[in-house]
Amino acid sequence: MAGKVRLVMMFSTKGRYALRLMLDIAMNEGEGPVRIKDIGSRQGISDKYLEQIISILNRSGYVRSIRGPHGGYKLTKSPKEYTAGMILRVTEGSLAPVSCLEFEDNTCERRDECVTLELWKRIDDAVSGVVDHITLEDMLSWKNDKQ
Amino acid sequence: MAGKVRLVMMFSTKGRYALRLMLDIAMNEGEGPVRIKDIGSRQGISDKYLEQIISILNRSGYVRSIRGPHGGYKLTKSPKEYTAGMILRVTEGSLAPVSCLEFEDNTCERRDECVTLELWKRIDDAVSGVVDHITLEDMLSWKNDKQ
DNA sequence: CCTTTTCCTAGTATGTCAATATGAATTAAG
DNA sequence: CTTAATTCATATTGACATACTAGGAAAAGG
Repeated sequence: MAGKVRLVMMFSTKGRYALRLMLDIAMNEGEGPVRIKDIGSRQGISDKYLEQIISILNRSGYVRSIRGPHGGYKLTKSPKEYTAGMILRVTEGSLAPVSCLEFEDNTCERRDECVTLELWKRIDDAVSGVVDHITLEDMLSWKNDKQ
Repeated sequence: MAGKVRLVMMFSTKGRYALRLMLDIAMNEGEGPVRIKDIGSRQGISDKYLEQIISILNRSGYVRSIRGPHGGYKLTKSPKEYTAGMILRVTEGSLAPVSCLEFEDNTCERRDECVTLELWKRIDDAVSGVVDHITLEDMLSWKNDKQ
């Protein structure tokens, strides 16, 4: 599965699949909820794995589930109300480039003298600046531009 | 070793230690080469692990080694000639947030229809914009600002 | 030589990732 | 009320990477 030259990847499949999954629902809902099975086959991702990922989105209130036959998932908001950052953060856990930027992590005793911390902060800000200003709607429009 | 809440960390110890190591040499050379042993004790990092990391920097020509007694390492350039990106890239391998942005990776058959690719590109550009414009000298000046 | 350093390679414990597997709970349709 | 289709929950697994540790070889100064 892993590519030949596996390097540092900032985002795991969880976050990447979560984005594709949300975009897939956005594009395919309308007549009713979207089934995991259909998302999986359209996106070429294992259904069972998608189930685990969408359960995170479900618990976070980003999608609403309907069980039973003709069930599936619907977005709870319109695509322009989701940023990429929201989706990535809830699935990946955090986007911080190093752990000392995590929520109140003051465990590092070198924190005060740490020169590199400023660098990590700037990287973190740069990434946040991108993902927090791009919505699912934006991404859908990129799709349309291609066609 | 791993913190209690281990989350997605963009940078591994290799890249982070490499930066601290380069900064340490920059601050302590002058009278002569800087020994791994001293860097390790100042930075609180295993000497043996540092050896492996500095060998990457050595092979890349970023430091020059002097063997034998009174040996150690010296920078080959002045601190302002190294960007954080140079150090991180050579040790981490790549800073791309997803593998499809790697050097000529066209293996993904969904590349053309991939909506999320544009997002990864923008993140990549944002990160590069930071790390490629911050030099070791900049980081040293942050250090001085603190004191 | 002897000591101090870098250099090289191999091994290892741990954890994470990316699934797979199994089945329970819920609900619509007949 | 049964059946089928869906989501929901949890456990397990193989592969791989990370972050070291270990042992010694090579070079060089005194």
